[in-house]
Amino acid sequence: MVVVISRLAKKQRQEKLVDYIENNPFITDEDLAKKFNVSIQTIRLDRMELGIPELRERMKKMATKTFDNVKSLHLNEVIGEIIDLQLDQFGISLLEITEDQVFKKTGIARGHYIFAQANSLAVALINQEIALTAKADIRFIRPVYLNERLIAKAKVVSTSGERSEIKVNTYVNNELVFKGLFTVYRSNEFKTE
Amino acid sequence: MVVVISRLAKKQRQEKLVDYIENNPFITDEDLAKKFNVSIQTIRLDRMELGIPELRERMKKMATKTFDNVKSLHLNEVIGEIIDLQLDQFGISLLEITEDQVFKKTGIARGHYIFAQANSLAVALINQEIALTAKADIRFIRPVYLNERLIAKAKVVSTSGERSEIKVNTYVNNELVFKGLFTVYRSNEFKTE
DNA sequence: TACTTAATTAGTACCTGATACTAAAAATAG
DNA sequence: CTATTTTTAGTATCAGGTACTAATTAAGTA
Repeated sequence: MVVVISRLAKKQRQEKLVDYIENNPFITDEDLAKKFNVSIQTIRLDRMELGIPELRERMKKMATKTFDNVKSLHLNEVIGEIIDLQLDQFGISLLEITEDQVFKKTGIARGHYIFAQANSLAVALINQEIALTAKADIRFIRPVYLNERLIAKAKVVSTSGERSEIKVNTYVNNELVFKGLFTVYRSNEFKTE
Repeated sequence: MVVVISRLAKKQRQEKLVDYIENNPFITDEDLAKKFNVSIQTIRLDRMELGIPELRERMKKMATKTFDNVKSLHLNEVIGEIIDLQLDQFGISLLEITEDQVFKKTGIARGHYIFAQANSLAVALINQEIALTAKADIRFIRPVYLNERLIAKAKVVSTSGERSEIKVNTYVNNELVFKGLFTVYRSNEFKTE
């Protein structure tokens, strides 16, 4: 079988097609046909063989991603979902670790997401116009993995003047994975710099 | 002119339409017509009046966003842009505070973004398979505002066994706004739980 | 009440970017 | 020179629209 030149032409075209579409996902079959100097039917056969969906499907997939990301970006304002809260007293927040939040190599969550959950919660607890983290003393007890659900529990332990101390413990299945002591500055007036 | 009831009905529908589409951008005119119990033409007139593009245009816009954002999502893995790095020695990272990262009321950056930049940098410094934050002692010196550019400077101050201590100072225009002492656990082997 | 204006519905022609299918033509292999 | 691949052509059909015309149904006012 010296089935080379013509088949190579086809294979080459298909290889190029794959990464051309990858880099130009908004191209129509018609334009691809021009690009590769073949008929539109050939392009469609190629897409079939390669399992590449049509333009509109490709766009839909990508659009779905942004849509989901917008949601998580909104959540991003407060990281984690606050499921219980008594202002100036305590609060509970839940966060499920997603792929975006872990090291690819190990599947272990990046520390700042765990911190962010705790910090968001601590700040949310404070019943004032302005609440800013001033200080934090934190400890990561054990790694947290992809898909684990973090339950952060925060308690205001003291308040004096413009500062509150808040203790946050974070658990996965009742196992302590993180703890932190936050000092939060609180104020009613908003003074610009 | 007591042009109320009918017009209100229309206005109300249009208001609802706007935020319904916002929350369900993948809906067709046909389904919208069913949802609102009007004809498909009414929906189309409404969209025209409200300047809402057709489904396919909506999807295309969103898809374009993901396409552009793929890059910034990659950046997201490490928060901030690392502009200088000597493994196991020091590193510098830059982060410009965007709208997503501030409290709407005050325009002050949420602490966990500042922490995330410092933490990312500290972890990136460690020249090992695995590097995990174990502990951190941090202080927010002054609020950071929208559009300010944070320069985080990290230095490894000591290493013993599996732990390194890293000092991170973050500046805006040479003014110290944050400092932290991180203890990072480092290891070559990856032991699953 | 009758008239007028606004709002809604109906219907047609056409567009894009496809799928699905049939069939012919061209290229290549053996 | 024939069998098989590969490519091209062409038709019917679909979804989800635009653009336009015209009729119908409220609703508001003189």
